[in-house]
Amino acid sequence: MTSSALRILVVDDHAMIRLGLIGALSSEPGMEVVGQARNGREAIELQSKLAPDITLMDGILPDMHGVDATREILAKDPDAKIILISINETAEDVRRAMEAGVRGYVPKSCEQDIIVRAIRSVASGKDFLPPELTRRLAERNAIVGLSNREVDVLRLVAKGKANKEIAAELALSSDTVKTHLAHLMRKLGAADRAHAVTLAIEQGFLRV
Amino acid sequence: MTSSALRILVVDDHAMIRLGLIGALSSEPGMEVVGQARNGREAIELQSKLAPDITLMDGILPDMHGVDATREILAKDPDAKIILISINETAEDVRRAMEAGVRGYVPKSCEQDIIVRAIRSVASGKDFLPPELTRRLAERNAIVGLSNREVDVLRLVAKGKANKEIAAELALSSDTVKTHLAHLMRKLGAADRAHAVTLAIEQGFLRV
DNA sequence: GCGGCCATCACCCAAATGGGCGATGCCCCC
DNA sequence: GGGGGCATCGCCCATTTGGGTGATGGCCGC
Repeated sequence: MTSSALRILVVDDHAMIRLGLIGALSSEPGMEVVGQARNGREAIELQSKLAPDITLMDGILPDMHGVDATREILAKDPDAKIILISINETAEDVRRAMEAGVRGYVPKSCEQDIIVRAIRSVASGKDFLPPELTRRLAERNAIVGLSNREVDVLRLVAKGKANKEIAAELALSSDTVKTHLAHLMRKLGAADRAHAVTLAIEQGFLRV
Repeated sequence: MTSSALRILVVDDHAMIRLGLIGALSSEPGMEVVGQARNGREAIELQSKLAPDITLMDGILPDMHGVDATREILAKDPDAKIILISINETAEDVRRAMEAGVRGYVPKSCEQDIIVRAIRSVASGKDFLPPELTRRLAERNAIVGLSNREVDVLRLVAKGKANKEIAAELALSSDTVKTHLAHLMRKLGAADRAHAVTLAIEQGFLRV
């Protein structure tokens, strides 16, 4: 199996990044880009059509989030090896990606050789996370960790809803909403709801 | 002057994008990438050292914003022709870039030929803005337009400051802060300060 | 089975928020 | 010179927010 080249699918909506990736990998022996997708739907199609050894997936696609595309692909093909290439490096994003079943996580800012190493690593069955990310992930998870309900509330806060409205929308008492809000603000270290929104967006709890 | 190739400086912290750009331009006759910078400082240095015909500048650099790097470069060399390549396509970002003196604005999501066209256009002295951007710019500017003071207030609101604190920090009465806040919320169509933060980040008034 | 976290609700209360209305002065544009 | 936007400040007042404390029940892990 080591005799044939690694067949790679590249998923990114930015033509330039696809070009850059292909360029970076073309000079690498034993790697071959067999397909390109520019959105989640194409990625899912090509994944099952081509059955690549490795899929390089952008975090943000026009039609869906890279993490969601990953989930769909893995639902059909649990052995797919997907490496997420993301601009976003917040602990929360990494956590979500790992949870979705990504085998590797590479920041977009990295040099080519990191990607190549990630591909080799994942192809050989080992997960690949840059050490700083693993560290930060551990730190972050120790510090924060919003519960599902807290994120629900936060999302509506970001939309400008008052506690009463949030209560109605989530079918809760507004006292409960207040409790969740108090908890999540304490966790985030936010002074008020506006600050909570800023911090949540910064740290990846809310999609911008 | 049309006989010699266009000398191009590429500024981006992402190795992959630099590669992609170089790849895209290398196949183009009459264009030559003469330098690469991976941050604002390098860009400013290389700009004065190389005096390229065109500079392709990323919007977000590790040490400074691409728009600020543009300002510094144009302060030294007002004839520099800078094309901003940005992920961010909010009207406000485009507005700020144009204000800084950028000659072209290209979204990162575009295809290669757009960049090539932008380069040719700017090299020949014509500004280059994708038509949809121009349109949206006009729309947006007609609808919103926060004043400087309003943005000042909003920035502090995003940091979780209370009106009283904002008043102290900006040396205002807190009644004035409230007025600014009321105005900017009305302009943004925000229900409360938290919503204002969300909308402002979405629309590019606040840097995330 | 005990401790811990989550989710739910409740009550109290001081403080902050947001809306409305009015006012002044400045500056720019037509 | 009048209209419009900006920036500044003031006051009133209903509503909301946020902090504290306490309580119940469920679920998980050790």
